[in-house]
Amino acid sequence: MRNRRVILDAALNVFSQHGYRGATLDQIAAEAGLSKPNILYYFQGKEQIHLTLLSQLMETWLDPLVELDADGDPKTEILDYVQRKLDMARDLPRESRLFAGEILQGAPRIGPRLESDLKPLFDQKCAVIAGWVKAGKIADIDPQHLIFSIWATTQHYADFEAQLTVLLGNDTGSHDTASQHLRVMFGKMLCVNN
Amino acid sequence: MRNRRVILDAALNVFSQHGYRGATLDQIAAEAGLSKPNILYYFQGKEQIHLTLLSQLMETWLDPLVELDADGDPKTEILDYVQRKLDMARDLPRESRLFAGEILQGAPRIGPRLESDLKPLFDQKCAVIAGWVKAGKIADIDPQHLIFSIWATTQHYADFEAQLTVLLGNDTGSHDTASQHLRVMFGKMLCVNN
DNA sequence: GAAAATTTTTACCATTTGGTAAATCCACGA
DNA sequence: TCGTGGATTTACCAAATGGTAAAAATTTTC
Repeated sequence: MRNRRVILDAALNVFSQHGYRGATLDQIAAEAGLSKPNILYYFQGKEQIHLTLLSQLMETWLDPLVELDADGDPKTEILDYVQRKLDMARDLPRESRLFAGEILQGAPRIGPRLESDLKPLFDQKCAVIAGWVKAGKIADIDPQHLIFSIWATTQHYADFEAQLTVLLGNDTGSHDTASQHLRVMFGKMLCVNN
Repeated sequence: MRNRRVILDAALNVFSQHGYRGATLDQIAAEAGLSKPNILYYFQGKEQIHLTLLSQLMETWLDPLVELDADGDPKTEILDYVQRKLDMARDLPRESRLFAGEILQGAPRIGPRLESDLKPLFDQKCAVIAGWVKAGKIADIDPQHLIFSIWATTQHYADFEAQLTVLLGNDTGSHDTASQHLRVMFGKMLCVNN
């Protein structure tokens, strides 16, 4: 259904900007160009819209990590993962903020999905990285905290955009600078020498 | 006034957990053990409570960066700054989440303070770090993005705590592991060799 | 101990908000 | 042309929410 997509897109705008409780069905309706009851014709309620968004987001969100290949070159794999995450922060800032807001409030709605979808993948990839460390292919780094650092630094560019705008001005080349910075940072970090 | 402190503490709990619009005066009142009208006796309204919290937070928030000393040893200064920020994420997670939520929503209320308080300090400390780079005392790193990375990685431990809890379990030694990880990470990053 | 000032409570109010019922519109096949 | 099924709107509602007025309770002052 086309209207379902329109509603979800509008809801993504509103939820990501105001959070779950801050968003209203009237706002979503206005943004979607539909009436409020019409929205409730397509979705059971406010919570279902939010949950649908989070569910769809979950797949997209995990994708870059899924692609991290245990058989690839360790340093390349990790740096490419950083790049994919950074690109995602640039291309899907609304999704990033929706996710951040949900976690910030204690993951009241997406909590179960973290346990069932994110955790197994996280554990698996941590094991992959731990293997690389053990084989001496990258520096001796805690895999869990390495991944946290990657998430934190990349998502920061979407989630704290309001702050960056104040501090950098409307810098158009900011993404490339960030990309280079993270590349150097994680590159040095993984280097076995030194 | 003692009741003002009680109210602000209760409001910090509620605002940091539910965001500005998600928080209600009734919740704050219940948390503070006071009646709603009584709260409005001490504060002009919901927005003023929120603004008071953000204003007080601003000082605390900038403090660790203020302490970064241009005349100290560059690497020590930066690593100590990382440590202070990480300690703050551990000791003041509610404040961190309050701040994160405000920025996430586009800094609608704290925006002016970012411009007037944060930006000058940020620019000044970036210049300090740029000086260290130019003098060859630390590696050639973009000062702005270095600071962003420090903020992102340290605050992540407070702001994404719900996620960390799922992924790590209720790990008691997590803080020390994180501290060591960030020390290694930023230490390597600043190293002039390699 | 009475008066004055401060603090707290009771009883409201107007608006907002998530949601519903039912009427209406609209395409489309018989 | 009529009816039928999905889509949309109109008109609501009950609960929640930020906030107020004024009375009542409490503390302070003289």
